[in-house]
Amino acid sequence: MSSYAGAMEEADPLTDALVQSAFETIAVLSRVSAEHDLSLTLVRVLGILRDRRLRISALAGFLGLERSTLSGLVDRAARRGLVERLPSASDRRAVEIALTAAGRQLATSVAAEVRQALAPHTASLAPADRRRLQQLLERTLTQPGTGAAK
Amino acid sequence: MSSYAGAMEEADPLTDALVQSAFETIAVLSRVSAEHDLSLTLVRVLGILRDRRLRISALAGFLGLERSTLSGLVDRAARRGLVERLPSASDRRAVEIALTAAGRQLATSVAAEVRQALAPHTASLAPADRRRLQQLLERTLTQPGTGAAK
DNA sequence: TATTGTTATACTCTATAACTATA
DNA sequence: TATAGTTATAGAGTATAACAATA
Repeated sequence: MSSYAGAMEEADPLTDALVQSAFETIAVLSRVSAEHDLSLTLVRVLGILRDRRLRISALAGFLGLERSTLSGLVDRAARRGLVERLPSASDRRAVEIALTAAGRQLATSVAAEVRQALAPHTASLAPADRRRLQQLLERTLTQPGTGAAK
Repeated sequence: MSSYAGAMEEADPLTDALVQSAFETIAVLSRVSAEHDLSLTLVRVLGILRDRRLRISALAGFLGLERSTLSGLVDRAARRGLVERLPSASDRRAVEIALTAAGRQLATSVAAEVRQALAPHTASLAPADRRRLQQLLERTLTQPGTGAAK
């Protein structure tokens, strides 16, 4: 190994912290989801649909998955009465996926539980630190419309 | 909905930022992993084994998965020459899983790629902000030994 | 021709349960 | 009896490819 290679292998503590935090956060989300017999992906779908209706292809784009995958996912969610397929007014090939009342209620309570489950992780932070962390995190997120996200 | 329920449903911007950041980070990790034909879980295993040997059951504990799941995962990784099963000196039922030279090399280059792939997300932060974000994230992580993590 | 969604198929990850070897 | 690991089996999530309907 050259010293160059050594330099490239140096751990970056910020990267490590982001990755660690991500795994812990996803673990919490997965646990809460599982308690409602929901997959992490389906929870994301319910969350996305809380404030809009989307086509299968748009949903797939949001999640970075194939349309066929969403087709099956929506099938199972519809069979459970969480979402419904509505014909598109403008394109007879398309369907719009919308939450049912039950789906909306479930999405709401899952979101509340996630907040509660994550609270112990941030409870030790003073209000000013909470704001700072939030702002710093937001600055590391891909900006919508910059093209950095597909 | 009562006003109490309304209060409970209020979104917490810090929670939202943590969750958003987690999904973006995991997406980056998944992409890098996939480029090496590795699952996210296997990348985690390689990372965990970089500085220690662990039994199947300890590995399962670390990842929150069942022993049978790890058994299969280790099988496939061993067939690819990334890890090896070593008999435990103290317990003839147990095996210790260790990285091979090839596994170590792969773990190192994946870690480097993850750092590079994550760099654009944190590039806009000044050095002082990077340190602050790192410290704040570390304070939100589960402390080892507090019992909060199984 | 191109696009929207669905279906058929196959593979990976995961868990549960039953098993063996050892403790 | 209890524990470490494996195996058999099954279910969910995912992708690829082929398809029908519509644009």
